[in-house]
Amino acid sequence: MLSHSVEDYLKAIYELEEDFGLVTTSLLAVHLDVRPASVTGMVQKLAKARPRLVNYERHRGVGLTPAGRQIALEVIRHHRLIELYLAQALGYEWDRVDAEAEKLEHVISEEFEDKIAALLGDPTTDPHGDPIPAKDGTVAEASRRPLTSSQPGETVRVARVRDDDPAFLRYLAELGVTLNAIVQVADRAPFDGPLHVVVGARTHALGRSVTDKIFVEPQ
Amino acid sequence: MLSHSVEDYLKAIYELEEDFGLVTTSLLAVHLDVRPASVTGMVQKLAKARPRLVNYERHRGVGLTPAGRQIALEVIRHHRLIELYLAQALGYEWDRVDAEAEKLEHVISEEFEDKIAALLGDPTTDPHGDPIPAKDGTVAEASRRPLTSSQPGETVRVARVRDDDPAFLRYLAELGVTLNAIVQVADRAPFDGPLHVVVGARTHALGRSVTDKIFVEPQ
DNA sequence: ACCCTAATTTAGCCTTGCCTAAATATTGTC
DNA sequence: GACAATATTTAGGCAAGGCTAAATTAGGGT
Repeated sequence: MLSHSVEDYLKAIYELEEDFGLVTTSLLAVHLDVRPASVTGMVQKLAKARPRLVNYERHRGVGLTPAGRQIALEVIRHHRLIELYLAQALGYEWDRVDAEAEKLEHVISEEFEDKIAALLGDPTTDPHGDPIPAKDGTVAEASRRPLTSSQPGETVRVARVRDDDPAFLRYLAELGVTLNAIVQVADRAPFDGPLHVVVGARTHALGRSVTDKIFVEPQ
Repeated sequence: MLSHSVEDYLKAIYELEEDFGLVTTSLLAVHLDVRPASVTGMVQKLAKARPRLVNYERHRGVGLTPAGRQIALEVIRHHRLIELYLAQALGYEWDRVDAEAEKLEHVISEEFEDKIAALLGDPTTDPHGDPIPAKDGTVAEASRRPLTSSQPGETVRVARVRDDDPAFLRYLAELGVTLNAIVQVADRAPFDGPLHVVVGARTHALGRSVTDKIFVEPQ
């Protein structure tokens, strides 16, 4: 049994690798809300573990080994299944599921995992559009096309929102920018100016930091 | 936020107080599967906490203060609600719910608690017949009449089974001795000999250590 | 009343995972 | 190519909550 802390590190390394490519000490520190010195300590421990869980090169960064990736995927499967279960079975709002799943993911048994997966019909996507890894470790490809890159005139479908901040998620929900919402790009101001999008009958101006976190599929 | 460990101690003290009256160091140690020396250390810490969580007298034992009792009841409410939820919503067998609830009880939010309580219709009894404390801290009286004390000829209803061991619970289930089962006491051998009980069409001989853990209501 | 046994407590140590402060490495700029 | 700014690592500590071994206390039996 691995500690919650180890599971959190492996999960974070997986997700940061996905989102940013290279995983540095400081990136992990920000993400896990600990000091960089603590990250160095833990990362060295993970690299010394048998089987080795991460590949670590001093002053450069860290990446998962196959063994580390497998554990990360199990934790992420737990997390995303739980998020979906909370939303579907218990009526949670999409901005509340992450915090609860964060705690539950480390303690549920395989039986619990299997039972909620079966009840949900072996789902492949969580309430934020992130893919749910299968038990065999396969993961569907997620959209990597930020709304930021959409051109005026395009119509797209919101496929994924890559942020856990409840305030941010509530803000989006209020605008009608929810999972699978259809959005029309009306206009883009130059120099990273706001993107104007039409959602239903309303038009909103979205800043760059917002559109960077919304991933879409062409419609 | 209290540590899982502190919550476990308070819960155990509450339950042992209920079941045995006086709570000694060694009783707690057995129950929590730690060494007596560790119990002494933690109990002293709980007694020094502000607000004080336990009353502790060296070499005599411990008991909960009102503040400690309140926390214990919250943890127990979590535990028993979760047990019932696992059984009713996820189809767990009654011998599997305890282990899972043991881990979940420490991490669920109040929102989770409220949502499953509402879904279950604000239940008052868990799958083993233990009362579920209400949010205001009130607890229904549980049966304190062990099957051991029933006389030949009596017909009783199984109201509560006070053991978490999965093997024991599966054994009882196999005999048909489940919650609310109707049982007839046929015969009692002298000198703590086995009690013969009729359940449905079958008769079983139950040893003292078994009948001590089954609590009944007159039928 | 005393002594022996069993229970309890104390003392001292270990591991985990975090922290701060100081040292060191890397990198971008001139 | 040197140096300043930034990132990372090392060193040393701390709190929690276990453990073992040794000391102490309580209580029952004679």
